Amino acid sequence: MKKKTIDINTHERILTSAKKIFYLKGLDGARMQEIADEANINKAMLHYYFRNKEALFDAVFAEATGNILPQVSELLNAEMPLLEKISYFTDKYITILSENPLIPAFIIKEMNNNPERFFKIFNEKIRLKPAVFIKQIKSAVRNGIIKPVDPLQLFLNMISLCIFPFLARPMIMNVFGMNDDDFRKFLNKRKKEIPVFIINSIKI
Amino acid sequence: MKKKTIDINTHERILTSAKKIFYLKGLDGARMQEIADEANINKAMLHYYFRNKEALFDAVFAEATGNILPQVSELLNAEMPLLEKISYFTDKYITILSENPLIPAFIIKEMNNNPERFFKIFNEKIRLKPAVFIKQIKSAVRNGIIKPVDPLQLFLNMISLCIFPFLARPMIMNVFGMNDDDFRKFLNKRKKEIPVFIINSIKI
DNA sequence: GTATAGATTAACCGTTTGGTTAACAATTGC
DNA sequence: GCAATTGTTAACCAAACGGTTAATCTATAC
Repeated sequence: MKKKTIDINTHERILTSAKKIFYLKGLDGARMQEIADEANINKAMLHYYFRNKEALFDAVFAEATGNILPQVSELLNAEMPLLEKISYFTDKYITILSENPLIPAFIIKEMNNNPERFFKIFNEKIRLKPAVFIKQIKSAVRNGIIKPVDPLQLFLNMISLCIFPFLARPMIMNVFGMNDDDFRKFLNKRKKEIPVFIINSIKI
Repeated sequence: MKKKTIDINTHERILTSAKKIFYLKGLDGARMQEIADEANINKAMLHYYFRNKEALFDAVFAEATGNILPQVSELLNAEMPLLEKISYFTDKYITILSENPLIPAFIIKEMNNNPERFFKIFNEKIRLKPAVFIKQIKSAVRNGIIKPVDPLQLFLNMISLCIFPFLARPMIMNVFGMNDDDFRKFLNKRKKEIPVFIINSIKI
């Protein structure tokens, strides 16, 4: 006799499973049955809690962006001298990404696969607004704190250096023969080296 | 000797169409019918020239990697002083990527989606061997040409700075309000700024 | 207790998808 | 010139897929 306790957390279980599958396989590669199996529920339950695959994906996407982007915005807008902020941002950003290592590839994939859908969802949520940070760079150049650099290029340098290892992780591990622990150590080292690399380049 | 003019044309048309669709939508998102339509042929023709979807994908993947990776290897192994090579590599690499702007996202997507299949194909082809370049960095450090840096980190910095704009292109254009021409100009500027950025950081 | 509303399941459905078949057209070898 | 090989097509097929239905179960309010 199976006594089924009503699980008020079914909604949560579905979202957790959906995140796992969507992050790994993308919208096109994910199967509703697979998500149901992962959550140990019937496939019909997915449609009971989420109208359809698209609605479930939107919920997952909202978590992926809604979780990370506000944190990044906060880091970028922190009140702090530029050089200090570069170290601060790099360290915190790589920490955030390490806790969500699959999200960068997920975002890049879905953004390039279907930009219209992506920005329809994305632009409704918190837009990434690097304007404050860009201005801060301009100001630092004007005040002779750093060499004259293009603020946009410097900003993208910083982002590139932080995100790329998470996108290319399998390749990096393959080419340089790393295991998971090696890669973790590599990231921790990188966390410290990126700000040195950047600041060495722009300081006067 | 058999004449196969029609054969070769159709074969080539299929590959061209398949590249277009697979690059944009990935293995999971691509439809055989869509590829057939793009090539203006019957769907059965795809299976006449390529056993199945996987075989067609493998052919596309082989072109994607087989075209770019050897060029990258050549750049990395060029006989040239380190600082000069950094400028040389950046310029040529971004030029190559500009001619194949969809390939980075395609590679990253498929690699993360299914690493086993990816490296099964990838490791059979030309493996990226940055060993020579890594040694050159070590040597430059030893000879006091550049500051003491972790060669692996420096190598990845260079790669990150070059590739990332192609992965994040829709986001960059969205956030900074660029059109295609703006982005092209941005890339040309970046081509010159990346080596300055790197060399400023490591030169003594 | 029982009515009720929400939660859950198995079975089912229409469509799409990758792939096949068998017949037909064109080219080639002799 | 004609058979054989190669190229091409429309029609078809089975499996997989997202989604639905109707019936059943569970907890709770009355």
